[in-house]
Amino acid sequence: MILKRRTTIKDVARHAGVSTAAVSYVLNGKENRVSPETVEKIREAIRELNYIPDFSARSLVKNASKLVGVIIPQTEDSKQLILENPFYSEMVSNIESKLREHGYHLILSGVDKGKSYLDISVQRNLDGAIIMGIYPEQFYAELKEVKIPIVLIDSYINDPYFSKVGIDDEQGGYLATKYLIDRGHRNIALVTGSIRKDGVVEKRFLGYKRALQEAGVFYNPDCVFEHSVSYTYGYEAGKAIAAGHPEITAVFATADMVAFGVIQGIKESGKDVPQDISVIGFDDIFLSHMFVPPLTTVRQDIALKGRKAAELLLEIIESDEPDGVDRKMEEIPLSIVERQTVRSL
Amino acid sequence: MILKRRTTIKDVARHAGVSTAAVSYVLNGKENRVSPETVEKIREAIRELNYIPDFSARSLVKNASKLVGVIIPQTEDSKQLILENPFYSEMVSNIESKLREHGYHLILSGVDKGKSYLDISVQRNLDGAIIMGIYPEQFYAELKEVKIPIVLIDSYINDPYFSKVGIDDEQGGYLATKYLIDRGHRNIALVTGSIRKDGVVEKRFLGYKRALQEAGVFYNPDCVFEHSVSYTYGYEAGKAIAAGHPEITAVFATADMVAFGVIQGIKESGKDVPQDISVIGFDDIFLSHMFVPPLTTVRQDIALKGRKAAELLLEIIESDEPDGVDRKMEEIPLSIVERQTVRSL
DNA sequence: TTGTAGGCGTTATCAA
DNA sequence: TTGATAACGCCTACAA
Repeated sequence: MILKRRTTIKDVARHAGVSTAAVSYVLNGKENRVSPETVEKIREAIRELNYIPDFSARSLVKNASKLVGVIIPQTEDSKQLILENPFYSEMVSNIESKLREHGYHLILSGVDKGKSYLDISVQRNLDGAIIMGIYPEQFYAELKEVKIPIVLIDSYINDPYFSKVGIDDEQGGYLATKYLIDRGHRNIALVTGSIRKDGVVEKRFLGYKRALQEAGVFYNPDCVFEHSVSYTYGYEAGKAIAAGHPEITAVFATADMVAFGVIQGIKESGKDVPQDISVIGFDDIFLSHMFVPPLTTVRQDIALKGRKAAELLLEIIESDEPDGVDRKMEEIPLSIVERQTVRSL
Repeated sequence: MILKRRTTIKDVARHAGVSTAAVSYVLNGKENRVSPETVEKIREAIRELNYIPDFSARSLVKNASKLVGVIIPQTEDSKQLILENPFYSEMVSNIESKLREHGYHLILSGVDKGKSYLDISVQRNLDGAIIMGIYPEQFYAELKEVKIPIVLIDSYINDPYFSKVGIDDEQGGYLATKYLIDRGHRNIALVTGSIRKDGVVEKRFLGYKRALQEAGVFYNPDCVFEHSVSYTYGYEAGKAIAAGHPEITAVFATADMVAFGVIQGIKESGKDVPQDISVIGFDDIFLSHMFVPPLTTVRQDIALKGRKAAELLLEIIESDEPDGVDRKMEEIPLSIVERQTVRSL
């Protein structure tokens, strides 16, 4: 591609008959350093030449790029983002609009296996980053090396160095399970992605066990179906439950997407939800209310989560706080939304 | 935030006892200009200092940023991306992985009302852009001003200047409608987003009419429910149809999300799908097969669409073709996937 | 109030 | 095979 030379600050200066410094001043809101008439001339020139500053150049000198990285997990197998999961896309969408509102752009990226979170941050001179669903053991030390403000979403990395937004997953797991128990269920299956140490899923699992214990129900490992956070796995588990576990009357799926699969699996095995088996999900993605039957689930405000993360990040970036000063932890409230997949026994 | 000074090419040069030029050579794969031992020394230094190049600086001198803009439509009302729509997120996800594979990063952005597509491109020195669902009248001229390679997805801007990837929407509309007609339906409603000149929706609408005409069925404007591409509108239309249009036996919804709403609306009006009313959708987003009942729809390979767009773009970027030379048009094939929302009369 | 000039990190030209 | 050095576009002391 042959590009015509871009319009630079020099062109503007020449056009307005002033120095580049003057132009730069008005560009950076320091018009008090320039006489009103000059300001006007410069504004005029900018308009006429349709001048747009080069952020790369700015990034170089100001050491700030107005760029924020958003890093989302990748599927286990492929190197593809799991943006298809509405849970993530809804967050990203909200992050983007909040950032744009403040003059920042968003780089959306996964991280290649073996590659470092650091790279993109240094390469692009990111002003900050939002990282979703990272486990403590992963890149932990490395992450602190990056030396840019980082907001962690849904992560149990317990370090005041990072700001965080998340939910009380343990409580969520507890709420869901208790909801089922309160409705007379005793044999409650858990269908879930892999339970990794200090991951959100582990917390929900812990909540599940706590509710069970509190109700005096024996915890039965055979009722735990653990594999991956996907519709497909939910489907398999649903079939397995419907076919091989007549004692189970309810299932707690740790994500709505999984719950959809579970329900489908149950139905295809000739049983009904909630008549034969009740199902409760987690997240309340926007699809959950349109599912048939509409899904009873633990609701978290996903959009708010995204917005909060962006706000927290902007706050750190724009305040010139010294490094590592008491970051914040924002907790999004949880609630049960009752729809039609759970019945009382 | 206080940042420690970054490691620069100078540090590496000093550490290796060579000039920055030498370092730059090995960085840019021109090691033939440097003696093998020197190359090794430099590699060593890079590793030891953990040096990562600054893309801003590169962008400045090379006039190439390794950055691609992906622009997706915003909802009418808010300034938020419609990334929640799985149709878009699935594409974005595929675009991202393809780009990353080639060393590019992706800036995801909407465009503020009144703002120009141009701005971000110039600001960030984008190497290219992928724009989804833009209408000809919008920013048409402006877009050509940008002077970077642009791939349009789902756009009927008919200008060889742009590369495009899309589908034959007219044919898709035709297929869907004919599918219903072939199964004995005559009174077929169309539920759709706003029919704008030369938008994908208009084409689908045209296909709908062609199929009708071909079958000798009178086109009845009262059967067209036109508003927005959303579950919510589908729901309303579904209710309206079930309640007020006993003659209608089938509906063609121009997007799966809309079809979901339609089905829900119909069901809540006490009618059944497909027993009372058949529904066919469009897109085959991954949710469609998990919907209950699984949705019969016009399938397009969304992931492929995203990948193709990225490939096309990379091709143009990396070939140093002169400006505006015959761009390509990639057409993703369409097919009907039969599931359980259409019955034969 | 204005302008000059050095420097941000990199690449590429040109001598050596 | 090497290494100075001048750009790239911008910002900001510092001087005028």
